[in-house]
Amino acid sequence: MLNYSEIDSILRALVEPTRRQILERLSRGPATVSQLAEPFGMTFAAVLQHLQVLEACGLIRSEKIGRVRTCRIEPGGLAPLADWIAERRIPAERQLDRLGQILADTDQSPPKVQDQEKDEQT
Amino acid sequence: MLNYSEIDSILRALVEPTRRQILERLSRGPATVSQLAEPFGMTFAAVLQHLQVLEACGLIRSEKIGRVRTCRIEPGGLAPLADWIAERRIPAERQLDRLGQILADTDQSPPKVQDQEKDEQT
DNA sequence: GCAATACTCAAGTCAATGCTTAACTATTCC
DNA sequence: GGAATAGTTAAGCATTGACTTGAGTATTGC
Repeated sequence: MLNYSEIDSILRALVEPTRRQILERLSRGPATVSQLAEPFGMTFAAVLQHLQVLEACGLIRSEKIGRVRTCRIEPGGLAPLADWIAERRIPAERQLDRLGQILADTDQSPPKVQDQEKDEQT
Repeated sequence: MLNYSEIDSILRALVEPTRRQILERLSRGPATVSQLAEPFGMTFAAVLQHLQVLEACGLIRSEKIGRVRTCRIEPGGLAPLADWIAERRIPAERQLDRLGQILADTDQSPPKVQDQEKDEQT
């Protein structure tokens, strides 16, 4: 419940395709708000709202000089999500080995699963 | 643009806190639908819908034996998202090194240096 | 066979969120 | 100074998605 909020805000930011495209665009170099708004067929205000979401969760950073706001990727921004995934992949992988014994021990739990566990990895 | 849909479905699944909790629960061992529904203060049907979302994007797997459906983690399920993050972290980190020079070159104005990274394709 | 159990499906409700429009502020150029 | 530029904010609409209710199906136990 405590550190969920950081993961939560990052996931909420990334789940929107437009925001992922903005990230891709910024990965190739910093850009102003109007430069970002142009290729996406949407208004200034909409892009601005996306940028605010991205900045609020630490995925980008922006700086206003004069009347121009320049946005760029925040390098460590994806680290919390990467960590979260890493933490959950190890137990899940370990789970695979234990599965047979867990199911063999408890008899009131899922009844007798055939352990043909053909792991198809990606 | 094409393989976005897999990432998209995984992110949409993970963005819902309840579904992340279901994943946590399943990380500690397989469970039936009713076992999953009990701790969360919600109906059977709601949990079932979450499970369908999780299964549709490959994060869990389920199997029905008799009248009982048993769910478990799909070990490689988070791999596509982990790969997606890894692909985007490397360019972002490389960005960091250039940042200083970019800002040093341009005195105050928005940088216009997006043209030296044309060959970076992910 | 019949009742209880475990799950499934189909609407329907409600809140959250993306996007628009429109008015507004701050900065630059003439 | 005044117009054009670049961005900001607020309000409102429309879609999406989570959750509920209620009815329905298949399996198990007696």
